[in-house]
Amino acid sequence: MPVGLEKAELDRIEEIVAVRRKVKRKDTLFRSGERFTSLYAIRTGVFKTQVTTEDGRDQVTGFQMAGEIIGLDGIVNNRHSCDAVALEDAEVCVMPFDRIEELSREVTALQRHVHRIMSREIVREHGVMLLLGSMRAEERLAAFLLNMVQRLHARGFSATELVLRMTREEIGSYLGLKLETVSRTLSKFVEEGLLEVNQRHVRILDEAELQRLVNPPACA
Amino acid sequence: MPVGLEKAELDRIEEIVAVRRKVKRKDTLFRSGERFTSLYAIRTGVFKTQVTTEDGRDQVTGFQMAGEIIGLDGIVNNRHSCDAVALEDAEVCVMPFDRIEELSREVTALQRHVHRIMSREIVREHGVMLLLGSMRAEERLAAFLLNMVQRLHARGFSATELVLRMTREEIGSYLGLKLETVSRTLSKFVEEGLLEVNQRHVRILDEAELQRLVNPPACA
DNA sequence: CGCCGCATTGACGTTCGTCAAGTCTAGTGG
DNA sequence: CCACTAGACTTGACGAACGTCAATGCGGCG
Repeated sequence: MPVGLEKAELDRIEEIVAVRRKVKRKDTLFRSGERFTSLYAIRTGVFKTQVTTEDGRDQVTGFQMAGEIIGLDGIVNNRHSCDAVALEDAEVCVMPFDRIEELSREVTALQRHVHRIMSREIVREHGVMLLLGSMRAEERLAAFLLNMVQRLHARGFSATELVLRMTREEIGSYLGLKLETVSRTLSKFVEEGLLEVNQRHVRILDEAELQRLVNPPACA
Repeated sequence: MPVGLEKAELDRIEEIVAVRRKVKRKDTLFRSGERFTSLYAIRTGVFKTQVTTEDGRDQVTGFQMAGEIIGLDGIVNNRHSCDAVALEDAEVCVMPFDRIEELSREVTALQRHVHRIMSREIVREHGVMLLLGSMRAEERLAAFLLNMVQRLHARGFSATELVLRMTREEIGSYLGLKLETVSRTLSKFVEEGLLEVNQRHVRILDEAELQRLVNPPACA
């Protein structure tokens, strides 16, 4: 997680990361309204984060996997403003935020790291806003699949195959679509020979075409 | 901008904030791809930030006004990933980010402040994702108007009147709607007696009803 | 005074949501 | 081990919401 630095510093960082917590499938790591104390680094498993309105609608704001950090939303008000739910049995490192702040005052590499993580999340969300605000269903789903497979590939998994840990409804919530639209669009991709889909198992057959869907060639 | 602390510290913070920059209407404060060096605190004027795809579509990711900080997107990669455009003549404080990091190692209040600003932006974007992903046009526009007037009110302006600094197209881009839909929805609100609209001048007549639009009473 | 960018409005089309029926799979208990 | 069930998924028919295209109006600035 942190970058190359000295031994004494490394020890102190490892101390922060010492506490582990297991979260079973469908359990929450934290919920909106709960007191914020720590950030969590995912060791294993996949999570979704979601925000909910008073009238019960909710929006999945992201899917997080090993190596990613969740809980940043809680810093502003010392309360979490979204739920984090495990999509499969998972384990996280509990990193007390006051310890992080304390140590990042001394270790500039850690300070930079924290800033970059938060900035990365802001940039990621810009991308989601672009997706939700100006893409059609096919484009959204293609972007989603490519993003997932790319992140999995970076973790040593296949570059063409993936197992979705979330339901069609959760994908739909993330992409601003109804589950039927997700299902139909997947079926369409299969018909067109872009994918093989077997329940939650997806194999990408034509990555180039999916990529073209996301970013149509500039028509100029 | 910073919170209550000591004199020597305050001096050093003011040093960071010393450099000003004027930006004329339609000019950019920074553009996607430019090297990131500084955060900017808006002193006067309103900005929009937007991301652009290779094929030319773009998405307004936010409107920022006095007291708000822009440029956080640049921290991850030392390059900006969005454009910041002044919607009217504006002035900002240029705050070199390495100076901010340096000083926030010594002044814990500043460190906390920086963290909270970034976290607040993440939470704000969650709200936008909710809006884009699960609200209908009327709800989006009502939410937008209430948000704008509330922020203006917090700055000493009217709680019921506002002047939009952006075009219908820019509002539409932010809300994931076409400009015609924005225009039509505004007209509908006028017909229903919720608003008075005169070009970019808007007066809110029935805030309660707008609020109900955003958050329909739990039907339980 | 005239132009140009912005806004409004109407008619029509497309995309996606809604509702409903039916299938498949995994997990459970007999 | 197998039948049963519940949750997840698929597919179709239909409709609503929003986008598209086009015509027109309005206001500010040179």
